[in-house]
Amino acid sequence: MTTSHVEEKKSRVEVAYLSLRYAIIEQALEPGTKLPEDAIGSVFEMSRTLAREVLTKLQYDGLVEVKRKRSATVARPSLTEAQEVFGVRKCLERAVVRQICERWSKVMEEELEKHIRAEDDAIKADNNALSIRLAGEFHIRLAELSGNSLLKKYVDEVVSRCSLILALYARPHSSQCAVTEHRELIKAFSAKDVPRALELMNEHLGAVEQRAMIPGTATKKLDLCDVIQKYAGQIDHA
Amino acid sequence: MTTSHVEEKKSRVEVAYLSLRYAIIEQALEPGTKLPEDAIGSVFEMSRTLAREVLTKLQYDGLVEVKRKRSATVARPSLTEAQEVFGVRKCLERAVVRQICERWSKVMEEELEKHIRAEDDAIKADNNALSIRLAGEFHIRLAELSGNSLLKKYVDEVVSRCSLILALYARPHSSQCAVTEHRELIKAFSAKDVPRALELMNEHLGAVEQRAMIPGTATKKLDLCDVIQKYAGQIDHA
DNA sequence: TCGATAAATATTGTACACATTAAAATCAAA
DNA sequence: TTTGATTTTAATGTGTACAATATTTATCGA
Repeated sequence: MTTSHVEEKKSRVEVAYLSLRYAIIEQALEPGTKLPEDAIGSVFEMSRTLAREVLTKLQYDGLVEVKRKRSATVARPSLTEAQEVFGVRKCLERAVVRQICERWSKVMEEELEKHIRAEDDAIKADNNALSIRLAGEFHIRLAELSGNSLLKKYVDEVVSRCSLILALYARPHSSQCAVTEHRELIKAFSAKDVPRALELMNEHLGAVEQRAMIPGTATKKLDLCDVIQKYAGQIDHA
Repeated sequence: MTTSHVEEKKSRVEVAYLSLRYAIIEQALEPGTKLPEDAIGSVFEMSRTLAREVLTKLQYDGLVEVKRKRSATVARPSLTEAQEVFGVRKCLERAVVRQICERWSKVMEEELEKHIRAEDDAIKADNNALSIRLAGEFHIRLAELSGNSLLKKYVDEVVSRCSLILALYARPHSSQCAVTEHRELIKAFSAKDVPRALELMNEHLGAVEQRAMIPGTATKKLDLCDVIQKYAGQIDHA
């Protein structure tokens, strides 16, 4: 979920929020990792007050879990929760598809094409983390183009959650198929073929969901501060 | 959005949150009303730290608007936003209907019947504020019974928003029709008639939406503290 | 009297302190 | 060595302080 739209300089909380978000989604931070307020605060040079704010935002995105009097932890969604997320996601994205078919325009097509090219590049550069993120962001773009800002907000949230779920449960996969499917979708939009677009989206999300249902491999253990700082660096330049 | 489920004594923030939520939804607090952290804090006897927390929660529900360096205010959703909310709501509730038809059981039927009786009672007692709230809560119950907790969370949010929208834009209406429609829905569930249930839900939400599109009447001006304290009293006993 | 400017006040942003509680470490006894 | 109790440490819950910024009020000139 984004904080505010027009803002010359990203606020510290936003930098921290995005850094952690990326770190979690790309699974640089293993689920279950503790995120003490002090630690967050010192990494991003802010007080606990602000660190809490960041953690709260991540909690709303379903990326961290907060229990009373315990450190926040990187969320570890259960398989049941995963299924729930996919259920909601399908229903939201169907609505997105319908909206987009109604308002489809050349400008939208160009924008999405551009995004897909970026996805392609990431794959060719063998940048797996990036290509996973871009695949998710394609759907967020779609939601944006639906013109319904609440819908966009919700899609944003479920996509975050899905990213984490995929990171957790997915078997290694080729992002290439996602790109192909994305292109097919655009074709259907161009043809204003709603049933076809809905069908494609269903299949596409189904494929994503299928990938998610096999336990993933073990994860590496890294130093919290190092990991976070790496991502903070990326945000600064953005 | 609820804070936590098992909790003997409601925390202060929860009391404050619910109080304000009700006060806003029942339009005891006019949209645009400023909600300074100090004021919230002194009414509920908490520090600004906690008052902020409460306001943040309300913000996520779309019930208050927060702008940097300005007091939070009771939200005043535009007509466009209202339409967006209804759009998302329809799509979410359709998903709820499908889920419920799949898992329908006698227990669920009884629970919903009980709720509808409460709606009826409120209408007969001419308690308009209560009957409006219960009409909304019927949908939250449905979402709960869908068994998908994320879906429930989102329905919860859109119903809050809708309540505020109705309070803002709705012409006076008979809640009775809502009750009738609710009963019809239950019949369709019992028959496991998905298309019929979907149709009913569509019509029902369409009716609600229609009611919303006419500017409401002027609202009274009351003292912030008095209003809030009245609602705080209600929560305490709950 | 009206409008503009300046002083005063109200309110938020953020850090920090202190009490409380959970987690970890230490130690004692079986 | 293992287990359970106890101390120590780490982390959160919440109030408060002080600076920065809006908003309101007061003041002054035309």
